[in-house]
Amino acid sequence: MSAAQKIIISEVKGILTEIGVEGQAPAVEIPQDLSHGDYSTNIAMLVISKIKTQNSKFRSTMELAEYVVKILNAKYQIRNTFSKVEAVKPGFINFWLSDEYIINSLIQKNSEEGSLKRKKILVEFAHPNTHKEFHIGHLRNIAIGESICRIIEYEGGSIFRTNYQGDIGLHVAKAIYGIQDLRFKIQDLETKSLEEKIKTLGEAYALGAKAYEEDKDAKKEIQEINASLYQKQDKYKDIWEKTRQWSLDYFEIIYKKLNTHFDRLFFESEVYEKGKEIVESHVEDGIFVKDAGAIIFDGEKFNLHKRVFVTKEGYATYEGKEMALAFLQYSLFPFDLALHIVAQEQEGYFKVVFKALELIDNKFKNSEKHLSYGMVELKEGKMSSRSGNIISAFWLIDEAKKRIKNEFKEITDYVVDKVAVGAVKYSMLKFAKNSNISFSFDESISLQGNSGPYLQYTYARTQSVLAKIQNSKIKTQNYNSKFKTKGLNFEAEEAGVLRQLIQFEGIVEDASESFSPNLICNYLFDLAQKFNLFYQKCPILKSEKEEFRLTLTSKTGL
RNA sequence: GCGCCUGUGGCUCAAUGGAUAGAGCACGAGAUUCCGGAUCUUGAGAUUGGAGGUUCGAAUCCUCUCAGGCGCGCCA
Repeated sequence: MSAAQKIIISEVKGILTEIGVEGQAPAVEIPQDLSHGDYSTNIAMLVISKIKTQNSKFRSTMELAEYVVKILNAKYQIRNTFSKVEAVKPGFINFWLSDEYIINSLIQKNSEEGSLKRKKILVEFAHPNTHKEFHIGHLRNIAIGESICRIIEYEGGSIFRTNYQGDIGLHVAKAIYGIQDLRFKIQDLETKSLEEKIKTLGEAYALGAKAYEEDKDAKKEIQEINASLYQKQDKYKDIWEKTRQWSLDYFEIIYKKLNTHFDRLFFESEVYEKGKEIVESHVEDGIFVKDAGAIIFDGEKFNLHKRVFVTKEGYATYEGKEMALAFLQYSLFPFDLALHIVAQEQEGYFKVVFKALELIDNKFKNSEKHLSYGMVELKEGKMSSRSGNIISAFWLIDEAKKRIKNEFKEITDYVVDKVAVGAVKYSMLKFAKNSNISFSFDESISLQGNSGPYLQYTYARTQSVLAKIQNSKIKTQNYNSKFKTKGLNFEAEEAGVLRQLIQFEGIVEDASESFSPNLICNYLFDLAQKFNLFYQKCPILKSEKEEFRLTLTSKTGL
């Protein structure tokens, strides 16, 4: 919340108290329409009904609003901050910041503490499974995860980036079965490029998955492979370790490309034993119960559903493993909050898992949160690695690069890479978390309109202008103090950019509270539009500091 | 069957219960002696799936209904 908003709230609250309304904190919002001021409050409309019954002094909402405005205008704090305070039609009170205030708030460093200062937040994202395709759904996950990390960091929180990967289980067994069925010798494959290894692994998985469903003998064999791995027998150990490493090497390349990293990688293979232990140790106290040979959690007691935590074969399921994972994560990074960034199809699953965790150890109550987001859907239907109906992350980025190269011949590889990744990431980020993305190739690599490259282009413009100014030997740092703050009459376009700029802190705070990167995207796109309009209309002579600030802003986004 | 999510111009999406429902794409018409045309201006295009209700005020909240997606014991 901005300082100006705080002033409004405290002053208005004071006036309300004087006229006999206690405990009403006015909401101060930022109107969408500039003609409604920089800030606006609807407090008069909220309290009028209370007042009417006890005091006949105000007969209408407008009368109340006008009275509040009259008192406000007499306050020093208000006159110092706002150029105009006005009561409008239904009963809104609108506030216009004074030019001096706006300029000063741009120049001054934000001295406020981030809203998440001293909070320790563990963010778990990406989580691809080894032996399976890394697809555009993972891309969205990483875009959101990394963005949320940066937003939280901006608000002063300390972040622990983690990635929990499924490197053991049926899907692995299927892939290993498939490799043997393809009659590949692991030694032959080892001489191939990483790309070919990954491709083969994908095919092997598809094959194994198909066989598992259609062929009873294959199913049995896959289950044996699975058991062998869980029991740490030697038979498949070598091939498992090698293929697993291929996947991990490949993922690492993608993380670099997307400009993300992890403080710790977690694997299912390191928690399944402990997970089973934990679950079994809580059968006695009734948290888990045995049922048909398996150990389950009866979520129905909590309006959830039942889930198996340990199979009748004695292996911890995904939910069972999660029990150990939470403790392991906490021991390495004692978090205030653990965010699991996972698609919304897992919502029911996480509710059950968190409830079980909370019963085992109360410290996990309210400190585990599933941050869900909509799925990436293809026009033709859901992606499935079994049917091969899948878009890999790498493929998409490569296609984007091709298109960019095609359109702009004289462009360096470095720039192509940045633009392609920017386009793809932005296309994953700009939607509200909850909405399913209906994936469109053209749009995800769009270069104009509401797109990553549009922002990048705008940023490039600002840098270009700045570079020219520096050539003429004026130093960037000196913009701030080199102009008078009084008597600058802003052009409409300038005012638009200015007013957008001063909202930045608030937007980031909103984004951090609701974990919504798309708010930042919306903001930046607005800002870029306003800047480009300004750029078109006004030669930049006197207001250089606008880009100076824009520079900072653009940096923060992606 | 039960539960969660979604339904907004031709398409893809915005909009802490607020003021005239905003953008982008596509489509029509324009802008470059001047800082990057990956830009900008302008036009047309919407009973916010439907019906009730709450409220000074509803795309947003409640109820019903239609349509779609996802989830619901031995996968991850």
